[in-house]
Amino acid sequence: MCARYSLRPVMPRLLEWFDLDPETEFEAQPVVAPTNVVPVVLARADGTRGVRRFRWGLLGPGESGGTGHINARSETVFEKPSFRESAQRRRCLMPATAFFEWGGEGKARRPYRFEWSDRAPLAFAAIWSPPAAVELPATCCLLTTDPNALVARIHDRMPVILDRDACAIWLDPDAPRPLLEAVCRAADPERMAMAEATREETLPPRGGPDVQGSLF
DNA sequence: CCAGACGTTGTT
DNA sequence: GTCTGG
DNA sequence: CCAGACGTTGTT
DNA sequence: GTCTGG
Repeated sequence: MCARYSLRPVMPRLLEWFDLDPETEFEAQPVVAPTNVVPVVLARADGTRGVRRFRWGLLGPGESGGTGHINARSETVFEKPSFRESAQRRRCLMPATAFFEWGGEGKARRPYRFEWSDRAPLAFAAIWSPPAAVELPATCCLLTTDPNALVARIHDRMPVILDRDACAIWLDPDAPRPLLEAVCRAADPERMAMAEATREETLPPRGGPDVQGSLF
């Protein structure tokens, strides 16, 4: 499970990595928790990409409250009634710079940070759902898969992280389902770094996520 | 995932 | 302990 | 505790 | 992942 990630200021590298217009407005959000509104990347009708702000926590049709689903199993996302329509028609990417998993038991339990060794941006495979009312944000959730050898030291699941080619496939509305399922695999552990994280870097700031966003 | 708040009964 | 919000 | 299902609308 | 039933 992944219930906390980080989106640090790495512009314009991130805009370039995601093939976004250099003028795109994009907020950093060093600590992202469920229910926070986060930037997501999706494909426009003309094939170009844009950024929108969705609430992390997928709500079903008509639902307007609660946490919602923050993760969906990639192995079953095209089958489960709660997810399949979004998986088929509403795929998106959730940009990040790191994600966190907790390991240990009791008092020794602590967060670990995972990121690319070269600090490249992470692209989580994600799906989204339209809002129950026009004034509400759409909601999204990220897909999970079995962990690679590095993450497996800490946890039994990890986010699906896509490389640039896989991102293009994931955002292609016409991509065949077997191909979509094929890109949902664990990232190469040789390219990833794991480090003990501080409690502070996983604590959402008081006052809500809006106060931490820095525009640049 | 963590952090924080928590009900009622009824008084060391 | 359990629930809720972030 | 584990095992199993997982909403609703409405029909490719 | 989460909830419910047994």
